[in-house]
Amino acid sequence: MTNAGASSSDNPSRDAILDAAVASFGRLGYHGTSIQRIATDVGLTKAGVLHHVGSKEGLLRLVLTEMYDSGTMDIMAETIRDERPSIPTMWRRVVAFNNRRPALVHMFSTLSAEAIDPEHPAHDYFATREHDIVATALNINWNVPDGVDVEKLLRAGFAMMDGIQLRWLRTPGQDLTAMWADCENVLFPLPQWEGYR
Amino acid sequence: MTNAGASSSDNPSRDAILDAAVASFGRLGYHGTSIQRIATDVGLTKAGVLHHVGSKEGLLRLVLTEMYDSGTMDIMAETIRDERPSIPTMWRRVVAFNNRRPALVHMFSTLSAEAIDPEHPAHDYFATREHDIVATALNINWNVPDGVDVEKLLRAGFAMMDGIQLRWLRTPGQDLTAMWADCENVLFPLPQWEGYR
DNA sequence: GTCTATACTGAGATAGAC
DNA sequence: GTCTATCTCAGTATAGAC
Repeated sequence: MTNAGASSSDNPSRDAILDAAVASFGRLGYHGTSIQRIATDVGLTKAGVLHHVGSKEGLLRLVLTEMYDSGTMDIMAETIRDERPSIPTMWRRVVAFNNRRPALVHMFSTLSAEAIDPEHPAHDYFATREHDIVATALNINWNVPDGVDVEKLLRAGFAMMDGIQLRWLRTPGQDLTAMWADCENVLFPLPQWEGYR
Repeated sequence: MTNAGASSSDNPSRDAILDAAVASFGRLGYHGTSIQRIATDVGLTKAGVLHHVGSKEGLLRLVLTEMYDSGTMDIMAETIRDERPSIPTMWRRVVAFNNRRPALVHMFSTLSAEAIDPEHPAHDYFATREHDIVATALNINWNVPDGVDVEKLLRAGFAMMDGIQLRWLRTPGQDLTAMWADCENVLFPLPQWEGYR
């Protein structure tokens, strides 16, 4: 992958619309985004954009399922296939992946806060996603030190990652993987995790 | 305080406007909030609302400084006065406080994601706040076990709290203090933190 | 596949009456 | 302190020509 997180199909206008939508949903949220803005960004009129995506909600759905979802679940699947599945390794993979697609992480962060509102068109998407990720992870036979509560660790760690990504995006020029490395010392303290990282 | 986080002065209309603004900024973000919406909520016209707050940006400033800031800094000040300042205790206080003002936490979560955008009217507020909180906390002589990196722990813990609050708000009926208690087992693992919690 | 034109609704802000 | 009225601009969406 050369253009981290960017869309690519045989429809250039559609691809440009989705990329512009990721940027606008991230900066301005769903409510702050207008079809006119997307249209101007890609050099079309409003009607031209709506021909491709149907409606503003249709655009949101497209962007979440076609852009953000691709990749994340692959990491979980890859981890399941490991001989000794490691939580630190899984999160390192997620962080390395997200480090290369800041625009999509930005969109995810903005929308996931906006979608706390039960009326938000992406509310169900985020509620379901959160549940599914933890449920999937809990079915893995993790290689962890004795006495570790896997469910609590998973919930705490995913929460921490959300907060770290927010801080990463707020201050430009930082490296997400370096910030996460500092978190690892808190989440997986030595000597308890010696040999498990 | 009986009405957790609600405003109170000698100006009922102004108070109602600020309370309605907290709710709307939380649900819809700054961009999604309209003066008309606030006006309808409090039984005024747009012109009536603007008489009190000047402009939409003025309303945002008022709500951040008069509503959200009050209280949070008091907890830090209280902690400084403790004989043996404890990070777990400070965070327990913050969580107990926030547990009683969900509307303000909702506003904070939504705006802090929206304000990643450098052009957002609250961008500087959040960037400065984040820096100041860590800087203030680093000046406290914390009572922690040997070998703990205080700065990394503070950054990691505040990030985790943001993520936990997001999850708390997303699924109604949960208790924030209980969710945080689970996090404590991850942030302050026993036996290392025995006697330091 | 993209356009123009149009319908309808709502935004933020100001002036000035009461 | 609150109103009505008005200005200017932008929003989503549809119909229909090309």
